[in-house]
Amino acid sequence: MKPHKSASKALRGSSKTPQKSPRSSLHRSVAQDIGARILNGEFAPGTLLPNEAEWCKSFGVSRTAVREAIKMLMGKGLIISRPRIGSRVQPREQWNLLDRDVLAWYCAAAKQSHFLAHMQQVREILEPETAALAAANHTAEQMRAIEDAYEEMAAAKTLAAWNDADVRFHFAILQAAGNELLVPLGLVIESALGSMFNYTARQKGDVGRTLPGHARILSAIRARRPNAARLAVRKLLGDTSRIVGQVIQAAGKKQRVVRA
Amino acid sequence: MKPHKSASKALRGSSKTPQKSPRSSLHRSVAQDIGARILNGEFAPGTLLPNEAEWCKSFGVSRTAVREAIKMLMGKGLIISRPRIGSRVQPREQWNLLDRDVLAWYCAAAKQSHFLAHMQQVREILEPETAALAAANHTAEQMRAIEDAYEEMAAAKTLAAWNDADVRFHFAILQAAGNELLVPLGLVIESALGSMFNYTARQKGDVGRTLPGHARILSAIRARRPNAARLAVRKLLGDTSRIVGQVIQAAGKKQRVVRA
DNA sequence: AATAATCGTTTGTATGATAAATGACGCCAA
DNA sequence: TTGGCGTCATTTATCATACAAACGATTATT
Repeated sequence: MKPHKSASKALRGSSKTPQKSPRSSLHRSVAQDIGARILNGEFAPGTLLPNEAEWCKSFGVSRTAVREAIKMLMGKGLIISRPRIGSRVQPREQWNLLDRDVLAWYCAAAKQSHFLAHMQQVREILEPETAALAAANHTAEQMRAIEDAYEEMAAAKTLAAWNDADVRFHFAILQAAGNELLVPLGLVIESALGSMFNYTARQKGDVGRTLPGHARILSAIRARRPNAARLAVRKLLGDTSRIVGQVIQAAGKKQRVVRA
Repeated sequence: MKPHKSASKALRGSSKTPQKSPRSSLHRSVAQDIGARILNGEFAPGTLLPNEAEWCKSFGVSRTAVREAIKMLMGKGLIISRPRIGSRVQPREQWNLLDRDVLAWYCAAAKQSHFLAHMQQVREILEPETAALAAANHTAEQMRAIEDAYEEMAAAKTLAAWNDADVRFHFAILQAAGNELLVPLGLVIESALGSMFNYTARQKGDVGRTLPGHARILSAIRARRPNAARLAVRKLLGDTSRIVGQVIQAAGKKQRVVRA
Protein backbone atom coordinates (compact mmCIF):
# COMPACT_ATOMS: atom_id res chain seq x y z
CA MET A 1 0.00 0.00 0.00
CA LYS A 2 1.39 3.35 -1.00
CA PRO A 3 -0.80 6.22 0.14
CA HIS A 4 2.13 8.50 -0.49
CA LYS A 5 0.58 10.75 -3.07
CA SER A 6 -3.06 10.63 -2.15
CA ALA A 7 -2.67 11.25 1.54
CA SER A 8 -0.31 14.08 0.86
CA LYS A 9 -2.66 15.79 -1.52
CA ALA A 10 -5.54 15.42 0.85
CA LEU A 11 -3.67 17.41 3.48
CA ARG A 12 -1.74 20.06 1.67
CA GLY A 13 -3.86 22.97 0.69
CA SER A 14 -3.43 23.80 -2.94
CA SER A 15 -0.93 21.48 -4.48
CA LYS A 16 -1.28 23.62 -7.55
CA THR A 17 1.18 26.20 -6.33
CA PRO A 18 4.77 24.93 -6.17
CA GLN A 19 5.90 27.77 -3.91
CA LYS A 20 9.51 28.73 -3.64
CA SER A 21 9.72 28.11 0.06
CA PRO A 22 8.68 24.59 0.95
CA ARG A 23 5.56 25.63 2.82
CA SER A 24 4.01 22.31 2.01
CA SER A 25 5.38 19.10 3.31
CA LEU A 26 3.61 16.42 5.20
CA HIS A 27 5.15 16.99 8.58
CA ARG A 28 4.57 20.71 8.21
CA SER A 29 0.92 20.21 7.34
CA VAL A 30 0.41 17.83 10.21
CA ALA A 31 2.10 20.20 12.63
CA GLN A 32 -0.04 23.00 11.28
CA ASP A 33 -3.21 21.06 11.84
CA ILE A 34 -2.40 19.83 15.33
CA GLY A 35 -0.98 23.17 16.39
CA ALA A 36 -4.02 25.06 15.22
CA ARG A 37 -6.28 22.64 17.04
CA ILE A 38 -4.34 23.09 20.26
CA LEU A 39 -4.47 26.87 20.05
CA ASN A 40 -8.08 26.50 19.10
CA GLY A 41 -8.81 24.94 22.45
CA GLU A 42 -9.76 21.57 21.04
CA PHE A 43 -6.95 20.11 23.11
CA ALA A 44 -6.71 21.99 26.37
CA PRO A 45 -3.47 22.27 28.35
CA GLY A 46 -2.88 19.12 30.33
CA THR A 47 -4.82 17.03 27.86
CA LEU A 48 -3.29 13.83 26.60
CA LEU A 49 -3.19 13.86 22.83
CA PRO A 50 -4.04 10.82 20.74
CA ASN A 51 -1.01 8.60 20.38
CA GLU A 52 1.12 8.52 17.29
CA ALA A 53 -0.62 5.52 15.78
CA GLU A 54 -3.96 7.27 15.92
CA TRP A 55 -2.57 10.40 14.31
CA CYS A 56 -1.17 8.19 11.55
CA LYS A 57 -4.58 6.73 10.93
CA SER A 58 -6.49 10.00 11.09
CA PHE A 59 -4.07 11.81 8.79
CA GLY A 60 -3.32 8.83 6.63
CA VAL A 61 0.42 9.41 6.90
CA SER A 62 3.35 7.46 8.25
CA ARG A 63 4.61 7.62 11.77
CA THR A 64 7.71 9.42 10.53
CA ALA A 65 5.72 12.41 9.39
CA VAL A 66 3.68 12.50 12.59
CA ARG A 67 6.76 12.32 14.76
CA GLU A 68 8.50 15.10 12.90
CA ALA A 69 5.42 17.24 13.26
CA ILE A 70 5.33 16.52 16.97
CA LYS A 71 8.97 17.49 17.24
CA MET A 72 8.20 20.86 15.71
CA LEU A 73 5.40 21.44 18.19
CA MET A 74 7.69 20.36 20.99
CA GLY A 75 10.18 22.95 19.81
CA LYS A 76 7.48 25.58 20.17
CA GLY A 77 6.70 24.49 23.71
CA LEU A 78 3.17 23.44 22.89
CA ILE A 79 3.48 19.81 23.88
CA ILE A 80 5.77 17.44 25.67
CA SER A 81 6.00 13.75 24.97
CA ARG A 82 7.36 10.95 27.05
CA PRO A 83 7.58 7.24 26.57
CA ARG A 84 4.69 5.24 27.85
CA ILE A 85 2.75 8.45 28.57
CA GLY A 86 2.23 9.98 25.20
CA SER A 87 2.11 13.61 24.19
CA ARG A 88 0.57 16.04 26.60
CA VAL A 89 -0.38 19.65 25.95
CA GLN A 90 1.86 21.91 28.01
CA PRO A 91 0.48 24.60 30.31
CA ARG A 92 0.05 27.90 28.54
CA GLU A 93 3.01 29.48 30.29
CA GLN A 94 5.24 27.11 28.37
CA TRP A 95 3.80 28.02 24.99
CA ASN A 96 6.08 30.01 22.81
CA LEU A 97 3.40 32.53 21.98
CA LEU A 98 5.97 34.80 20.36
CA ASP A 99 6.65 32.20 17.71
CA ARG A 100 5.34 33.25 14.31
CA ASP A 101 3.36 30.08 13.73
CA VAL A 102 1.95 29.90 17.22
CA LEU A 103 0.90 33.50 17.06
CA ALA A 104 -0.72 32.95 13.69
CA TRP A 105 -2.66 29.96 15.01
CA TYR A 106 -3.65 31.97 18.01
CA CYS A 107 -4.87 34.81 15.86
CA ALA A 108 -6.92 32.43 13.79
CA ALA A 109 -8.53 31.03 16.90
CA ALA A 110 -11.65 32.99 17.57
CA LYS A 111 -10.78 35.61 20.15
CA GLN A 112 -9.42 37.88 17.45
CA SER A 113 -10.85 41.18 18.54
CA HIS A 114 -9.78 40.76 22.12
CA PHE A 115 -6.33 39.69 21.03
CA LEU A 116 -6.02 42.49 18.53
CA ALA A 117 -6.45 44.95 21.37
CA HIS A 118 -3.66 43.28 23.35
CA MET A 119 -1.38 43.45 20.37
CA GLN A 120 -2.13 47.10 19.89
CA GLN A 121 -1.31 47.63 23.54
CA VAL A 122 2.11 46.08 23.10
CA ARG A 123 2.70 48.22 20.06
CA GLU A 124 1.89 51.30 22.05
CA ILE A 125 4.44 50.28 24.61
CA LEU A 126 7.22 49.27 22.26
CA GLU A 127 7.11 51.45 19.19
CA PRO A 128 7.51 54.88 20.77
CA GLU A 129 10.55 53.70 22.71
CA THR A 130 11.92 51.98 19.63
CA ALA A 131 11.72 55.20 17.69
CA ALA A 132 13.36 57.06 20.55
CA LEU A 133 16.21 54.59 20.58
CA ALA A 134 16.52 54.87 16.83
CA ALA A 135 16.78 58.62 17.13
CA ALA A 136 19.59 58.22 19.62
CA ASN A 137 21.50 55.36 18.06
CA HIS A 138 20.97 55.27 14.29
CA THR A 139 23.89 55.10 11.88
CA ALA A 140 24.00 56.90 8.57
CA GLU A 141 23.25 53.73 6.67
CA GLN A 142 20.27 52.90 8.84
CA MET A 143 18.97 56.43 8.42
CA ARG A 144 19.17 56.03 4.69
CA ALA A 145 17.12 52.84 4.87
CA ILE A 146 14.41 54.68 6.78
CA GLU A 147 14.42 57.52 4.27
CA ASP A 148 14.29 55.15 1.33
CA ALA A 149 11.28 53.40 2.77
CA TYR A 150 9.60 56.73 3.33
CA GLU A 151 10.24 57.82 -0.24
CA GLU A 152 8.70 54.63 -1.55
CA MET A 153 5.75 55.12 0.74
CA ALA A 154 5.22 58.60 -0.57
CA ALA A 155 5.54 57.46 -4.15
CA ALA A 156 3.32 54.40 -3.76
CA LYS A 157 0.38 54.24 -6.12
CA THR A 158 -1.31 51.05 -5.02
CA LEU A 159 -2.41 50.10 -1.55
CA ALA A 160 -0.22 47.01 -1.69
CA ALA A 161 2.87 49.00 -2.58
CA TRP A 162 2.14 51.42 0.23
CA ASN A 163 1.76 48.62 2.77
CA ASP A 164 4.97 47.06 1.58
CA ALA A 165 6.90 50.29 2.03
CA ASP A 166 5.21 50.92 5.35
CA VAL A 167 6.40 47.59 6.70
CA ARG A 168 9.92 48.37 5.51
CA PHE A 169 9.70 51.77 7.19
CA HIS A 170 8.91 50.25 10.54
CA PHE A 171 11.48 47.52 10.11
CA ALA A 172 14.17 50.07 9.30
CA ILE A 173 13.37 51.95 12.49
CA LEU A 174 13.51 48.71 14.44
CA GLN A 175 16.97 48.00 13.13
CA ALA A 176 18.14 51.53 13.72
CA ALA A 177 17.22 51.18 17.39
CA GLY A 178 20.29 48.99 17.68
CA ASN A 179 18.74 46.46 20.03
CA GLU A 180 18.84 42.90 18.80
CA LEU A 181 15.91 41.87 20.92
CA LEU A 182 13.59 44.53 19.63
CA VAL A 183 13.95 43.39 16.04
CA PRO A 184 12.37 39.93 16.38
CA LEU A 185 9.81 41.38 18.75
CA GLY A 186 8.73 43.97 16.28
CA LEU A 187 8.76 41.47 13.44
CA VAL A 188 6.45 39.16 15.31
CA ILE A 189 4.01 41.91 16.13
CA GLU A 190 4.00 43.27 12.61
CA SER A 191 3.59 39.91 10.98
CA ALA A 192 0.78 38.93 13.30
CA LEU A 193 -1.00 42.21 12.80
CA GLY A 194 -0.55 41.87 9.08
CA SER A 195 -1.87 38.34 8.97
CA MET A 196 -5.06 39.03 10.89
CA PHE A 197 -5.65 42.59 9.97
CA ASN A 198 -4.46 42.20 6.43
CA TYR A 199 -4.19 45.97 6.45
CA THR A 200 -7.58 46.10 4.81
CA ALA A 201 -8.81 48.50 7.43
CA ARG A 202 -6.61 51.08 5.82
CA GLN A 203 -8.70 52.63 3.18
CA LYS A 204 -7.04 54.50 0.36
CA GLY A 205 -7.89 57.75 2.05
CA ASP A 206 -5.85 56.80 5.09
CA VAL A 207 -2.68 56.60 3.08
CA GLY A 208 -2.45 60.28 2.43
CA ARG A 209 -3.64 61.09 5.90
CA THR A 210 -0.92 59.16 7.75
CA LEU A 211 1.94 60.25 5.50
CA PRO A 212 2.61 63.48 7.42
CA GLY A 213 2.73 61.46 10.62
CA HIS A 214 5.41 59.26 9.14
CA ALA A 215 7.28 62.33 7.98
CA ARG A 216 7.29 63.71 11.53
CA ILE A 217 8.78 60.48 12.82
CA LEU A 218 11.39 60.50 10.10
CA SER A 219 12.60 64.00 10.79
CA ALA A 220 12.60 63.53 14.54
CA ILE A 221 14.86 60.51 14.16
CA ARG A 222 17.08 62.27 11.67
CA ALA A 223 17.43 65.22 14.04
CA ARG A 224 18.36 62.78 16.79
CA ARG A 225 15.56 63.99 19.00
CA PRO A 226 14.38 60.92 20.94
CA ASN A 227 11.55 62.64 22.73
CA ALA A 228 10.14 64.13 19.56
CA ALA A 229 10.31 60.71 17.91
CA ARG A 230 8.50 59.16 20.83
CA LEU A 231 5.72 61.70 20.65
CA ALA A 232 5.40 61.45 16.88
CA VAL A 233 4.96 57.69 17.08
CA ARG A 234 2.42 58.03 19.85
CA LYS A 235 0.44 60.39 17.71
CA LEU A 236 0.51 58.10 14.69
CA LEU A 237 -0.44 55.13 16.83
CA GLY A 238 -3.35 57.09 18.18
CA ASP A 239 -4.91 57.08 14.74
CA THR A 240 -4.28 53.39 14.23
CA SER A 241 -5.71 52.76 17.64
CA ARG A 242 -8.92 54.43 16.63
CA ILE A 243 -9.15 52.24 13.57
CA VAL A 244 -8.48 49.13 15.61
CA GLY A 245 -11.13 50.22 18.03
CA GLN A 246 -13.61 50.51 15.22
CA VAL A 247 -12.69 47.07 13.96
CA ILE A 248 -13.22 45.67 17.41
CA GLN A 249 -16.53 47.36 17.74
CA ALA A 250 -17.52 46.18 14.30
CA ALA A 251 -16.71 42.67 15.42
CA GLY A 252 -19.61 43.08 17.80
CA LYS A 253 -17.56 42.45 20.90
CA LYS A 254 -17.94 44.64 23.92
CA GLN A 255 -14.58 43.51 25.26
CA ARG A 256 -12.85 46.58 26.54
CA VAL A 257 -9.19 46.99 27.15
CA VAL A 258 -8.42 49.42 29.90
CA ARG A 259 -5.64 51.79 28.99
CA ALA A 260 -3.37 52.75 31.81
CA MET B 1 26.01 -2.90 15.17
CA LYS B 2 24.11 -1.26 17.95
CA PRO B 3 25.63 2.06 18.90
CA HIS B 4 22.37 2.85 20.64
CA LYS B 5 23.65 3.18 24.15
CA SER B 6 27.18 4.32 23.58
CA ALA B 7 26.44 7.03 21.07
CA SER B 8 23.66 8.30 23.25
CA LYS B 9 25.84 8.50 26.30
CA ALA B 10 28.54 10.27 24.42
CA LEU B 11 26.17 13.08 23.60
CA ARG B 12 23.96 13.53 26.59
CA GLY B 13 25.61 15.43 29.32
CA SER B 14 25.35 13.59 32.55
CA SER B 15 23.40 10.44 32.01
CA LYS B 16 23.65 9.99 35.73
CA THR B 17 20.69 12.22 36.39
CA PRO B 18 17.39 10.74 35.18
CA GLN B 19 15.61 14.09 35.36
CA LYS B 20 11.87 14.37 35.62
CA SER B 21 11.51 16.33 32.44
CA PRO B 22 13.01 14.51 29.48
CA ARG B 23 15.80 17.02 28.98
CA SER B 24 17.89 14.29 27.51
CA SER B 25 16.98 12.54 24.34
CA LEU B 26 19.02 12.04 21.27
CA HIS B 27 17.19 14.41 18.98
CA ARG B 28 17.16 17.03 21.72
CA SER B 29 20.89 16.71 22.27
CA VAL B 30 21.60 16.87 18.58
CA ALA B 31 19.36 19.91 18.19
CA GLN B 32 21.07 21.49 21.17
CA ASP B 33 24.49 20.94 19.67
CA ILE B 34 23.66 22.17 16.18
CA GLY B 35 21.61 25.09 17.46
CA ALA B 36 24.35 26.26 19.77
CA ARG B 37 26.86 26.04 16.97
CA ILE B 38 24.68 28.13 14.69
CA LEU B 39 24.15 30.81 17.32
CA ASN B 40 27.83 30.56 18.04
CA GLY B 41 28.58 31.71 14.53
CA GLU B 42 30.21 28.47 13.48
CA PHE B 43 27.57 28.22 10.77
CA ALA B 44 26.77 31.69 9.52
CA PRO B 45 23.42 32.62 7.98
CA GLY B 46 23.28 31.48 4.39
CA THR B 47 25.70 28.66 5.04
CA LEU B 48 24.86 25.20 3.80
CA LEU B 49 24.99 22.76 6.68
CA PRO B 50 26.50 19.30 6.35
CA ASN B 51 23.92 16.92 4.97
CA GLU B 52 22.02 14.47 7.10
CA ALA B 53 24.33 11.58 6.39
CA GLU B 54 27.31 13.52 7.66
CA TRP B 55 25.52 14.54 10.84
CA CYS B 56 24.69 10.87 11.37
CA LYS B 57 28.33 9.96 11.14
CA SER B 58 29.63 12.80 13.27
CA PHE B 59 27.08 12.22 16.01
CA GLY B 60 26.98 8.46 15.63
CA VAL B 61 23.18 8.42 15.55
CA SER B 62 20.57 7.38 13.07
CA ARG B 63 19.09 9.59 10.43
CA THR B 64 15.79 9.63 12.31
CA ALA B 65 17.33 11.37 15.28
CA VAL B 66 19.12 13.89 13.09
CA ARG B 67 15.99 14.66 11.13
CA GLU B 68 13.92 15.19 14.24
CA ALA B 69 16.56 17.54 15.58
CA ILE B 70 16.53 19.43 12.30
CA LYS B 71 12.76 19.68 12.50
CA MET B 72 13.03 21.33 15.89
CA LEU B 73 15.53 23.85 14.55
CA MET B 74 13.28 24.47 11.58
CA GLY B 75 10.46 25.17 13.99
CA LYS B 76 12.62 27.82 15.60
CA GLY B 77 13.35 29.46 12.28
CA LEU B 78 17.06 28.77 12.44
CA ILE B 79 17.31 26.68 9.30
CA ILE B 80 15.37 25.68 6.25
CA SER B 81 15.87 22.49 4.30
CA ARG B 82 14.92 21.56 0.81
CA PRO B 83 15.34 18.41 -1.20
CA ARG B 84 18.47 18.19 -3.25
CA ILE B 85 19.79 21.40 -1.66
CA GLY B 86 20.25 20.51 1.95
CA SER B 87 19.74 22.54 5.10
CA ARG B 88 20.67 26.17 4.97
CA VAL B 89 21.00 28.58 7.89
CA GLN B 90 18.27 31.19 7.66
CA PRO B 91 19.00 34.91 7.75
CA ARG B 92 18.96 36.28 11.26
CA GLU B 93 15.65 38.05 10.79
CA GLN B 94 14.02 34.66 10.57
CA TRP B 95 15.49 33.39 13.80
CA ASN B 96 13.06 33.06 16.61
CA LEU B 97 15.29 34.86 19.06
CA LEU B 98 12.45 35.02 21.57
CA ASP B 99 12.44 31.25 21.84
CA ARG B 100 13.75 30.07 25.19
CA ASP B 101 16.30 27.70 23.69
CA VAL B 102 17.49 30.08 21.03
CA LEU B 103 17.87 32.83 23.57
CA ALA B 104 19.82 30.52 25.85
CA TRP B 105 22.14 29.54 23.03
CA TYR B 106 22.55 33.15 22.14
CA CYS B 107 23.37 34.08 25.70
CA ALA B 108 25.96 31.35 25.84
CA ALA B 109 27.58 32.67 22.69
CA ALA B 110 30.18 35.18 23.70
CA LYS B 111 28.63 38.61 23.39
CA GLN B 112 27.11 38.34 26.83
CA SER B 113 27.80 41.75 28.23
CA HIS B 114 26.59 43.52 25.15
CA PHE B 115 23.48 41.38 25.07
CA LEU B 116 22.82 41.85 28.75
CA ALA B 117 22.59 45.57 28.14
CA HIS B 118 20.04 45.07 25.38
CA MET B 119 17.98 42.88 27.62
CA GLN B 120 18.07 45.45 30.34
CA GLN B 121 16.92 48.02 27.82
CA VAL B 122 13.89 45.94 26.95
CA ARG B 123 13.10 45.50 30.62
CA GLU B 124 13.19 49.24 31.09
CA ILE B 125 10.70 49.62 28.29
CA LEU B 126 8.33 46.86 29.29
CA GLU B 127 8.23 46.59 33.04
CA PRO B 128 7.08 50.08 33.95
CA GLU B 129 4.20 49.85 31.51
CA THR B 130 3.39 46.35 32.68
CA ALA B 131 3.10 47.59 36.24
CA ALA B 132 0.95 50.48 35.10
CA LEU B 133 -1.38 48.09 33.31
CA ALA B 134 -1.47 45.88 36.36
CA ALA B 135 -2.45 48.85 38.48
CA ALA B 136 -5.30 49.59 36.13
CA ASN B 137 -6.54 46.09 35.41
CA HIS B 138 -5.75 43.73 38.27
CA THR B 139 -8.40 41.54 39.82
CA ALA B 140 -8.65 40.77 43.52
CA GLU B 141 -7.17 37.33 43.02
CA GLN B 142 -4.23 38.64 41.03
CA MET B 143 -3.61 41.28 43.67
CA ARG B 144 -3.48 38.57 46.28
CA ALA B 145 -0.87 36.68 44.26
CA ILE B 146 1.29 39.78 44.15
CA GLU B 147 0.92 40.33 47.87
CA ASP B 148 1.69 36.71 48.64
CA ALA B 149 4.88 36.88 46.64
CA TYR B 150 5.85 40.05 48.43
CA GLU B 151 5.25 38.50 51.83
CA GLU B 152 7.46 35.56 50.93
CA MET B 153 10.09 37.92 49.68
CA ALA B 154 10.03 39.83 52.94
CA ALA B 155 10.18 36.64 54.95
CA ALA B 156 12.91 35.01 52.87
CA LYS B 157 15.99 33.98 54.81
CA THR B 158 18.18 32.59 52.07
CA LEU B 159 19.20 34.28 48.86
CA ALA B 160 17.66 31.46 46.85
CA ALA B 161 14.31 31.80 48.58
CA TRP B 162 14.38 35.52 47.97
CA ASN B 163 15.12 35.10 44.29
CA ASP B 164 12.35 32.56 43.98
CA ALA B 165 9.82 34.91 45.56
CA ASP B 166 11.13 37.80 43.49
CA VAL B 167 10.52 35.93 40.27
CA ARG B 168 7.02 35.09 41.43
CA PHE B 169 6.45 38.74 42.29
CA HIS B 170 7.28 39.88 38.80
CA PHE B 171 5.33 37.07 37.24
CA ALA B 172 2.26 37.94 39.28
CA ILE B 173 2.46 41.54 38.06
CA LEU B 174 2.80 40.31 34.51
CA GLN B 175 -0.35 38.30 34.83
CA ALA B 176 -2.20 41.09 36.52
CA ALA B 177 -1.51 43.33 33.55
CA GLY B 178 -4.10 41.29 31.73
CA ASN B 179 -2.27 41.19 28.44
CA GLU B 180 -1.61 37.72 27.12
CA LEU B 181 1.32 38.84 25.01
CA LEU B 182 3.18 40.44 27.86
CA VAL B 183 3.27 37.23 29.87
CA PRO B 184 5.44 35.16 27.52
CA LEU B 185 7.53 38.21 26.77
CA GLY B 186 8.27 38.80 30.40
CA LEU B 187 8.91 35.12 30.98
CA VAL B 188 11.48 35.01 28.23
CA ILE B 189 13.29 38.05 29.52
CA GLU B 190 13.29 36.86 33.09
CA SER B 191 14.44 33.37 32.24
CA ALA B 192 17.21 34.63 30.03
CA LEU B 193 18.37 37.12 32.60
CA GLY B 194 18.23 34.45 35.25
CA SER B 195 20.20 31.96 33.21
CA MET B 196 23.06 34.28 32.38
CA PHE B 197 23.04 36.54 35.36
CA ASN B 198 22.19 33.81 37.80
CA TYR B 199 21.21 36.59 40.16
CA THR B 200 24.61 36.32 41.72
CA ALA B 201 25.17 40.02 41.34
CA ARG B 202 22.64 40.48 44.06
CA GLN B 203 24.58 40.34 47.25
CA LYS B 204 22.77 39.66 50.47
CA GLY B 205 22.87 43.32 51.30
CA ASP B 206 20.84 44.16 48.21
CA VAL B 207 17.90 42.14 49.43
CA GLY B 208 17.03 44.46 52.23
CA ARG B 209 17.79 47.48 50.13
CA THR B 210 15.38 46.66 47.31
CA LEU B 211 12.53 45.53 49.51
CA PRO B 212 11.13 49.04 50.03
CA GLY B 213 11.18 49.52 46.28
CA HIS B 214 9.07 46.43 45.85
CA ALA B 215 6.74 47.66 48.55
CA ARG B 216 6.21 50.92 46.68
CA ILE B 217 5.30 49.02 43.53
CA LEU B 218 2.94 46.84 45.46
CA SER B 219 1.02 49.67 47.06
CA ALA B 220 0.85 51.68 43.86
CA ILE B 221 -0.75 48.74 42.10
CA ARG B 222 -3.10 48.07 44.98
CA ALA B 223 -4.15 51.71 45.00
CA ARG B 224 -4.80 51.46 41.27
CA ARG B 225 -2.43 54.30 40.54
CA PRO B 226 -0.81 53.44 37.17
CA ASN B 227 1.51 56.38 37.07
CA ALA B 228 2.81 55.78 40.57
CA ALA B 229 3.42 52.15 39.67
CA ARG B 230 5.28 53.16 36.56
CA LEU B 231 7.54 55.47 38.49
CA ALA B 232 8.14 52.97 41.26
CA VAL B 233 9.28 50.35 38.77
CA ARG B 234 11.53 52.83 37.00
CA LYS B 235 13.16 53.62 40.31
CA LEU B 236 13.74 49.99 41.16
CA LEU B 237 15.08 49.29 37.70
CA GLY B 238 17.47 52.17 38.09
CA ASP B 239 19.22 50.27 40.86
CA THR B 240 19.34 47.06 38.87
CA SER B 241 20.62 49.01 35.93
CA ARG B 242 23.53 50.25 37.97
CA ILE B 243 24.38 46.70 38.97
CA VAL B 244 24.16 45.53 35.39
CA GLY B 245 26.36 48.40 34.38
CA GLN B 246 28.95 47.34 36.89
CA VAL B 247 28.78 43.77 35.63
CA ILE B 248 29.32 44.98 32.12
CA GLN B 249 32.22 47.13 33.15
CA ALA B 250 33.64 44.27 35.14
CA ALA B 251 33.46 42.19 31.98
CA GLY B 252 36.05 44.57 30.62
CA LYS B 253 34.00 45.67 27.67
CA LYS B 254 33.74 49.30 26.78
CA GLN B 255 30.57 48.66 24.82
CA ARG B 256 28.20 51.46 25.63
CA VAL B 257 24.47 51.43 25.20
CA VAL B 258 23.06 54.84 24.58
CA ARG B 259 19.97 55.51 26.58
CA ALA B 260 17.36 57.58 24.86
C1' DA C 1 23.73 27.93 -29.21
C1' DA C 2 19.48 27.06 -27.18
C1' DT C 3 16.62 23.66 -25.47
C1' DA C 4 15.30 19.22 -23.81
C1' DA C 5 16.25 14.88 -21.65
C1' DT C 6 18.89 12.47 -18.20
C1' DC C 7 21.33 11.74 -14.00
C1' DG C 8 22.82 11.97 -9.38
C1' DT C 9 22.46 13.98 -4.86
C1' DT C 10 19.73 15.27 -0.99
C1' DT C 11 15.73 15.61 1.58
C1' DG C 12 10.90 13.62 2.22
C1' DT C 13 8.11 9.66 3.44
C1' DA C 14 7.06 4.94 4.45
C1' DT C 15 7.70 0.60 6.94
C1' DG C 16 8.99 -2.54 10.34
C1' DA C 17 11.72 -3.80 14.14
C1' DT C 18 13.92 -3.18 18.65
C1' DA C 19 15.07 -0.41 22.95
C1' DA C 20 13.83 2.26 26.83
C1' DA C 21 10.71 4.36 29.97
C1' DT C 22 7.10 4.09 33.16
C1' DG C 23 2.20 3.72 34.85
C1' DA C 24 -0.73 -0.07 36.16
C1' DC C 25 -1.39 -4.26 38.14
C1' DG C 26 -0.82 -8.02 40.97
C1' DC C 27 1.97 -10.45 44.39
C1' DC C 28 4.00 -11.00 48.72
C1' DA C 29 5.12 -9.86 53.33
C1' DA C 30 4.57 -7.21 57.76
C1' DT D 1 -5.12 -3.99 55.50
C1' DT D 2 -1.21 -1.86 53.76
C1' DG D 3 3.10 -0.95 51.93
C1' DG D 4 6.83 -2.33 49.11
C1' DC D 5 8.46 -4.87 45.03
C1' DG D 6 8.63 -7.10 40.66
C1' DT D 7 6.27 -7.93 36.24
C1' DC D 8 3.74 -6.48 32.29
C1' DA D 9 1.89 -3.78 28.74
C1' DT D 10 1.75 0.48 26.32
C1' DT D 11 3.89 4.27 24.26
C1' DT D 12 7.51 6.89 22.71
C1' DA D 13 12.63 6.71 21.18
C1' DT D 14 15.78 5.03 18.08
C1' DC D 15 17.47 2.36 14.38
C1' DA D 16 17.77 0.47 9.67
C1' DT D 17 16.36 0.32 5.02
C1' DA D 18 13.94 1.40 0.95
C1' DC D 19 11.82 4.24 -2.28
C1' DA D 20 9.76 8.86 -3.91
C1' DA D 21 10.26 13.62 -5.11
C1' DA D 22 12.64 17.62 -6.03
C1' DC D 23 15.99 19.96 -8.54
C1' DG D 24 20.87 21.53 -9.95
C1' DA D 25 24.12 19.95 -13.10
C1' DT D 26 25.32 17.56 -17.00
C1' DT D 27 24.71 15.78 -21.33
C1' DA D 28 22.35 15.03 -25.51
C1' DT D 29 19.58 16.86 -29.19
C1' DT D 30 17.93 19.97 -32.52
